[in-house]
Amino acid sequence: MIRGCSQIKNPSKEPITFYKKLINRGFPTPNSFTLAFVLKACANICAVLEGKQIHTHVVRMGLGFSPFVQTGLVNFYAKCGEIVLAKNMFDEIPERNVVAWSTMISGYARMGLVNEALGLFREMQIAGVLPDEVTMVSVITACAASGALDLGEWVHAFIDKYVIKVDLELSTALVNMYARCGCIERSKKMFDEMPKRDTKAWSSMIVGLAIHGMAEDALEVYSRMLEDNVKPNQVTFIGVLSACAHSGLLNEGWRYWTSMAEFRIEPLMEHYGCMVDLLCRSGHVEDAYEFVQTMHISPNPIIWRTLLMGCKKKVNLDKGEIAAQRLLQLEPLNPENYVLLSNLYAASSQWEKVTSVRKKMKENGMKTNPGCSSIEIDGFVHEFVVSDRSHPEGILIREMLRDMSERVRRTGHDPWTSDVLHDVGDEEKESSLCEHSERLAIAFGLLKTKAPVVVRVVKNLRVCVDCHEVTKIISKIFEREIVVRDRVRFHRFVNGACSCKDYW
DNA sequence: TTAGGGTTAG
Repeated sequence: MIRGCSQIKNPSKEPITFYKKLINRGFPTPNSFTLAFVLKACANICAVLEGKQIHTHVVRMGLGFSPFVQTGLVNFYAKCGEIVLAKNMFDEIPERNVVAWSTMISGYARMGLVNEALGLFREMQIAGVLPDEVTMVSVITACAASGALDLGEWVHAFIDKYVIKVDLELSTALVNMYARCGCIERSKKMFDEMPKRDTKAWSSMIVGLAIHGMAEDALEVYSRMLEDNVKPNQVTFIGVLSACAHSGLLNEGWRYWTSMAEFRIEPLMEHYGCMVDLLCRSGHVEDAYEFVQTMHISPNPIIWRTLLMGCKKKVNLDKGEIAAQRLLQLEPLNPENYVLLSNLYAASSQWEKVTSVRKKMKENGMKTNPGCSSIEIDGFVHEFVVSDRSHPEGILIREMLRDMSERVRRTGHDPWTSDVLHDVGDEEKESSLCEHSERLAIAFGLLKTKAPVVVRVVKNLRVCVDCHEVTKIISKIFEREIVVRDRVRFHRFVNGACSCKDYW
């Protein structure tokens, strides 16, 4: 019964209730099967307190020797985000089989703890445990999160070398990984070669094309999906709508939004987010504001932030201040929100208000998340933060930066300084732009590799307008393809143009 | 009757 009611579509507390009844009854005594099932039920609904209680039962009943219960505990803690406790449990397992290793690696991968996941994968090999296709799904997922193509390629080669079965789940993970590592061609190739594709596989391809700004392709894949009689789900529509948003396809976006009802798909916060983004970026900030008013769920901070960003871009102080107010009510402690508001004021040349927002941040001891870009060279990931001077090859990088700036300047480029927050002189603004982390990473990439090697950079924030312009110019004068993955999408710079067609 | 896996807005 406990296992049976865990397997129905919508996970509930029911299996845990059954377990409680069993305990209260006092007979029969739970065994390793019972505990493994109920732990799984706790993991499914993130029932942290119940799961911890069951952990004490495990100890009391002396069932901690069962590999099924051990893995069940690791999985329970990992799924509930208690990753340290999960690792403690994992470390206590005397004989770890492939399932135990996979559970722990998957826990790390799901939380985006890339280095931990990959480190554990290496330890697993040292321990002499052979990974299977389930292990590799998590390892590939970690590669996707890292954005490091070389790493993903290495793991893919590993899969081939050890003849690990590439099933539906693993090929979907590979489609996703190649897209997220900036190689959309390989992603498409993996997808085309799949013998069978389900909703998740199609959605993965659609989302991949969307983050590359290839809206037409994404929508074409979507119609092929329908022709194939595969039902779209909520995630599919997140892909379709974000594809429209990333390419400014306003009418199409509305059409797909309306069509969701035909598939009986209720819009989630994410779908509203895509629509707000679509409206804002296509210049309809007022409509976006009205749209938010019609939402049948209460807007979350991301919705308000998207709107605020749109207001900053289109310089709509009115609606921007309202969005900021709502945002700060919900998230008064997130420094990013104050930066956005300050940016809105800067864009409207309201320098006094900029100062007052900055002052407030300082008073509350808020620190912003610095821009950070990484680039992989010969298997090492090099990280750069804004104005970074810590790299051992810093002097060479500085020289390269100067060379880049000089050559860019000679093309007549006029630095776009309004993205620089502070009310300082133009010269200072210009020099702080030149030290944005992506420029440091690109300079390093140009130094360390030769054409036709593609310079691939991953950034934690969005690219600023000036860096975007400059990277276009660099791709032309240095005759290099440069691929930048920013916080939400890819930019592929070739011969002076970007794949996003300057719409992002 | 046991355990681990793929797609998710800014």
